[in-house]
Amino acid sequence: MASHTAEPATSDTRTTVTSAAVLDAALTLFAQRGYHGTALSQVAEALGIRTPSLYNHMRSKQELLQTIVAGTTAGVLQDFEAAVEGVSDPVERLRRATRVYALRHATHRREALIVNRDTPSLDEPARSEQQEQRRKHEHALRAIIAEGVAGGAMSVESPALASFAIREMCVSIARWFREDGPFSAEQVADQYSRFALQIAGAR
Amino acid sequence: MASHTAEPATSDTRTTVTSAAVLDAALTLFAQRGYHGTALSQVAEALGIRTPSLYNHMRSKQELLQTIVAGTTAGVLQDFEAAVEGVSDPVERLRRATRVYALRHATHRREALIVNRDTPSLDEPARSEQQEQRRKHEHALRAIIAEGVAGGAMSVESPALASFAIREMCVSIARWFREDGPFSAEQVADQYSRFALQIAGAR
DNA sequence: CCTACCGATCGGTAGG
DNA sequence: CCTACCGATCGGTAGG
Repeated sequence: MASHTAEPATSDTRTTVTSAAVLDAALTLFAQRGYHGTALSQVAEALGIRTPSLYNHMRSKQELLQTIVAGTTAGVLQDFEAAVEGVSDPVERLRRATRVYALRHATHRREALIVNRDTPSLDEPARSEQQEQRRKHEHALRAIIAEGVAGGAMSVESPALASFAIREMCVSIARWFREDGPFSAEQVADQYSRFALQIAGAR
Repeated sequence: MASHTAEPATSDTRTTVTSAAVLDAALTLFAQRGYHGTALSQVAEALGIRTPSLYNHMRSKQELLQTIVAGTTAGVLQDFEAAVEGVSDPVERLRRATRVYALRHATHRREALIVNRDTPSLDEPARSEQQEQRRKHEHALRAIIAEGVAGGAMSVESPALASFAIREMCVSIARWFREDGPFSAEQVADQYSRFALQIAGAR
């Protein structure tokens, strides 16, 4: 996996830039400054090359954003399905679904920040497609809570409200988590999945 | 080139633009597209005037952002202090503090979206000042939880983690709340303050 | 409130 | 991978 810290422009080591390196630099800068707040000249500078050379490795700035967002939302849905597959108890399904969702936001911070901030900057039809994908995950999580409530294993006034609260609580991990902080990604994920069960009133 | 700009949706024909109107248009557009994603020409167009005319009502685009962010964070701290003043029970303090925080994010959606997305776009020293103000609120909320845990009225592994989770859960209300939706702002605030108590393990 | 206009910078292309 | 360069647009100013 590519390093998260792009090579400084002052380092005069000869650079062999790849598409993956361009994507990695874009991930770091888009996450820091936002899509509209990042100039391609800054991406190029982080890689130690001139702006036009970027076009040997990508088609456009917009394509970089689409690649980042599409890959991330696909990963979220894959994670979800793998986590709940074969588990029928709604409480255990909710625990696993939120644990993996929280874990992803601690381990893929840049991707999460960009998806949540810059999805509106996608051109159509990518924008609508991505919103639809995110809605899928939202509804799947909500369905687990609704099922738990129906079966008496959970208690909440509105599954929709609880689902929103749980999701966004997990998403926000990307804003404060630090790899060198006091908690590991797994510890945070365990704690947050416990919070999720408490929000859902799981007995 | 005759003036044929589209008529603004929010004002009648040929009204005199005020500073408040400029701020309001900026609030709407910054919230929708982000600070860097909004051009002053779009703000002007929304008001039915030319871009240079904006400068009769503001000093710069950056000043608009600073006004929005500073006013919002000041309001958050005021709300907090008014809500917990004279209340000593930590559980009741947490209920009130989160209720008012959630309520604000339902009733001041645009401000909340801008603060959470575009605070990094503030020039120094405003940026550091605002981060310090937000930290104050974070620590105050955390202190309530720590006090509750110390007194046995709450139970959570890490007050810091619980505080982050609660705050960001409330902040996210600004992303989905609609005035014409199924829940009133007050109903959402009540539900979310209940979620907060559950996260904190309040008995 | 306007027109006219500024230098800077944007994403992207031409052509090697 | 580069230099040279494009048209468009940015925030902002001059001067009425």
